[in-house]
Amino acid sequence: MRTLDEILEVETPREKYIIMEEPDKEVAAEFIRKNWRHYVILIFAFSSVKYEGRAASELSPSDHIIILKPDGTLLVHGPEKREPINWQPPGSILTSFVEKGKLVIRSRRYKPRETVIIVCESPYVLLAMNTRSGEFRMFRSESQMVDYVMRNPSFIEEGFVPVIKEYRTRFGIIDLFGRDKHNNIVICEFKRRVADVQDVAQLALYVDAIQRNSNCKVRGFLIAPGITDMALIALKEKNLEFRKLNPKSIIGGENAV
Amino acid sequence: MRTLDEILEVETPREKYIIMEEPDKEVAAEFIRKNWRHYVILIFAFSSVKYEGRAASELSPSDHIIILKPDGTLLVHGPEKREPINWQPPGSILTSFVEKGKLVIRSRRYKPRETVIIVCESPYVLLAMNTRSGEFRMFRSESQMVDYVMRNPSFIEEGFVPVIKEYRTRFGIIDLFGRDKHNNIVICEFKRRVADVQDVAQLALYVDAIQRNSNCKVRGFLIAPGITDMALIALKEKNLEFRKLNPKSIIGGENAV
DNA sequence: TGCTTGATCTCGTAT
DNA sequence: ATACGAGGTCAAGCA
Repeated sequence: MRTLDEILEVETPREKYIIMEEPDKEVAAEFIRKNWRHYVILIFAFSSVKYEGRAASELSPSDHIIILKPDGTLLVHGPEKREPINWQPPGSILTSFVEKGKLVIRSRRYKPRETVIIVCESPYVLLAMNTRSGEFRMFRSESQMVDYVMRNPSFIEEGFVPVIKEYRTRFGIIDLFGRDKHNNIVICEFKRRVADVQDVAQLALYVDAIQRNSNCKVRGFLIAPGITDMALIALKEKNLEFRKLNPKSIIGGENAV
Repeated sequence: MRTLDEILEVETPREKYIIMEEPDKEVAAEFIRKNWRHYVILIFAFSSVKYEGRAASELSPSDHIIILKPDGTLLVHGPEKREPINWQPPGSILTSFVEKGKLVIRSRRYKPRETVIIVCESPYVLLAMNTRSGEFRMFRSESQMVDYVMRNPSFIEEGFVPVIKEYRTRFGIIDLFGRDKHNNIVICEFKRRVADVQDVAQLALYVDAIQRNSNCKVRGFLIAPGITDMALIALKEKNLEFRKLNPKSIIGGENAV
């Protein structure tokens, strides 16, 4: 059920952006409550943060950049690093109020139940931005590597025949499943980055599991732009094989989808 | 009111924040060049982004929130999601200039060589923030789970004796290495979240590797707050064992670092 | 909804 | 510098 206020907000023409310098806390709290679904809101404030959920954390009072998105995302950024210090993912529910003279921003989510509480002593700036999202395209994914090998099976070795992509087993999903020229089973695991020991472990698990249910010989290939030393040791101990493939080198002519 | 020259000549941050609405592009470019090492700078602009590096991407012109940090971090956020659409990690080098009447922000890094180029047609707002970072504390990590089992070895089973934490092997690091009451080797792998098939694969690799170099029986335990179905199947096939431990349930009395 | 896996993963730490 | 493993990983795709 929408209140009259909520209806009015939606109908009201929206500014491209709204700036409040040193905003009154009551005004800021009301603005956040009424508008967080419509604007991306940035708050630059001296603030402290407490988080309680899968883990728990405390951030002592300092200058932080707080971003609230219409989808429920909350970010608390400091002056360093790509990662936010604290955050809440999309779907979280926001509220804001004044308590003991301080501006409080609280975000809650369920499954898992998690709460972030931000207490602002002095909000320096509040900036609300009316944004629309653009179109985004990415290239050079792992699936493009699989497509390349599907079209160029001899990359694995002469006589290799791809059979099925993303073959689902009880143990997990095999990137590419096929046969070699002697009709042995071939399992291919692709990585777009340098392969590590974890990737070898994953391939070994698949090979062992398939081998247990089959009389054929089962061979495992790891296809990646490189492999770490430890991973190479583990690979050889497990009698698995490696093929070097750089996603950068297969961009020619790959633009489908 | 400070003059433009005064603003541009700032070497170290003096103002808590500086706001420019609809800034002139030449002024914005010069401000960014001169001040990105001193302020966290937010730019709200109609802009397009191209990225070229480990992968490649294109973001069509739209409204974006661009954040530049003194450590070289660059973030391009849209109105949704916790993750930036494009980014550059700390250590990247920034520059800015006007080209063909548009404000260009370019970030470069080496190892790997990666470039992000942002072209702003109309910068709505530029906000420079003078921030200092606070102290941050986190609780309930995986290592606290290991500590708990070290102090309560019977949690694994009667007669279990922990021997060494973070035992380094050629294949990787074993969280906890010990012996059972029959002097069999025991390998423990901890996860603070629900364990999946990858975690079983990792444990299986360690157990197989140690078994190959030993005459003792080698047992493997996975300790986590839960385990997925596929992981449980793989676990049983590999004759490994599971112990349920929730990091939340061991916080009582655990505050020593 | 839950599960599985990729990611320009990022980030800390130890060798 | 490299490598390994954790992460409140997040987010997409599919049963």
